[in-house]
Amino acid sequence: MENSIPLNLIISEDNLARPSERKDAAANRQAIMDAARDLFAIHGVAPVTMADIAKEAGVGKGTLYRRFAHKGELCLALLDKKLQAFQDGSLAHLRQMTAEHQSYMAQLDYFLDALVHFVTENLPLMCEIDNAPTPLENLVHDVNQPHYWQEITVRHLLGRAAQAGEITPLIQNPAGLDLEYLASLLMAALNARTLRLQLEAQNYTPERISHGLRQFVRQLGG
Amino acid sequence: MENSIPLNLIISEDNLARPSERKDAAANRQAIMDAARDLFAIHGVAPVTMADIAKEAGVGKGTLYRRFAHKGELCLALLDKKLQAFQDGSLAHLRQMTAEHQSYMAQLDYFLDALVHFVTENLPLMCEIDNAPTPLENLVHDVNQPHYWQEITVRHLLGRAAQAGEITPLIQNPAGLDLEYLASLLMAALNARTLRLQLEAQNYTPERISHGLRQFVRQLGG
DNA sequence: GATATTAGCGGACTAGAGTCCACTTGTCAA
DNA sequence: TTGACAAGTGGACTCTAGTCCGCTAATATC
Repeated sequence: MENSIPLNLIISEDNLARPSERKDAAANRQAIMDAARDLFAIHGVAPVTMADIAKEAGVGKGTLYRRFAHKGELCLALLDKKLQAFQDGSLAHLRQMTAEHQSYMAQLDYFLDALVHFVTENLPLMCEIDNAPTPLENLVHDVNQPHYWQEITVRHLLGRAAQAGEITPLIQNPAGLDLEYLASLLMAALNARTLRLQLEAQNYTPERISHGLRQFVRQLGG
Repeated sequence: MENSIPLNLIISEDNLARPSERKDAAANRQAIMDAARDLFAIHGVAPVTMADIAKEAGVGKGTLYRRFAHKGELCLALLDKKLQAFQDGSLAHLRQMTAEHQSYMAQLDYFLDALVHFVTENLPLMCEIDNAPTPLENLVHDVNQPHYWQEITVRHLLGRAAQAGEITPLIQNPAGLDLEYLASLLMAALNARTLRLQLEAQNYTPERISHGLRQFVRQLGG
């Protein structure tokens, strides 16, 4: 059976049909993103206010908020290319592993490691995306949210692993694993806030986190 | 070997030496907490502002903030008695289980279940405590934070389980478990925000969460 | 009871998020 | 080209969190 993860789950800001954005609007969008990137580079993400960004970009607050509903959305846009590249890269790698007949649990192992490092490397932006006043359901159901395809991918891999007999799901055995919940649990472990706590307050290294998490997942295979 | 969790890890607001609080100050503290409880009961936690609470309590904002640095602290105070009771109850239960020679993993199983239900039952307040602009290290190191004793307890149980040979720690075996990290992971799974997402956006029941998490932990003994 | 000390008080104030709306300007069809 | 009209703009405005500080009054001492 073939791995059926579609190639482009993300409908990125760039790919997304933005049917009619006027030239001036597009220019402002770019100016805003440039300004934000600059200010973030100088001062870090958290202390920069939306007003700062508007001022630096030379636009009014109204314009800023017309483009980006809040700081989280702006951060998501800034991360869009990287996120897209990460998704393409990791999905390609997973397909490659499937082609080489590597186990789905091995694929999960790879994906979790990649995810730990990606989130770690983009912690401040990812935290901001996380803190955004997103209506909650969006986080889980909005295709633009990184959370979305990541959880789907984890779910998918767990499902395949179960089909392949690498793990025992609940459906087959009352003592088996609840794969949906398991995916949700892994996403909680990879959440930017969680990772920030572990990295900054508990002084774990990304390697330790990745290793600990995967060690843990490895127990599931028995 | 005896279970050595101290009886009173929490230094609760009530127990905490508040050496010199004037009569009027104490009365105001009570008035504020009563007002908050009332308003939360009517409108829910999130939509009530600090100004609302001050007004309802008949005090100025300065007074409110003198007592409670932010909404999270106020919510923590409101939950203090329940939290204390929960802690006392669950630690007593764990001691009882130890006395009956039940395994430490069974104790962990019990504790996780109790925690899922406690957090679920107090979700709005717990979320508010969570969202508070706590300087991050505090969350992990401040004895007043629920997080603190909960993680310590989980850590303790895992440590005992390892000593008792119920699980294999990293120290004994390079393929073993990183118990510190594991405790941190379980806390992430029991985090109010995580639980809210699962309960409200993904429509899991508390029972499913508890079952899924414990099933998962059970694999570790495997 | 008078006085000194100092915790406590409350509301004006600052700062950031996000909204609104009167005005401007690109775009497109004629 | 031109005119109509939707899209876009900017900054004043509102709302909330949280701070500050001059005034008030409880308590401790004599």
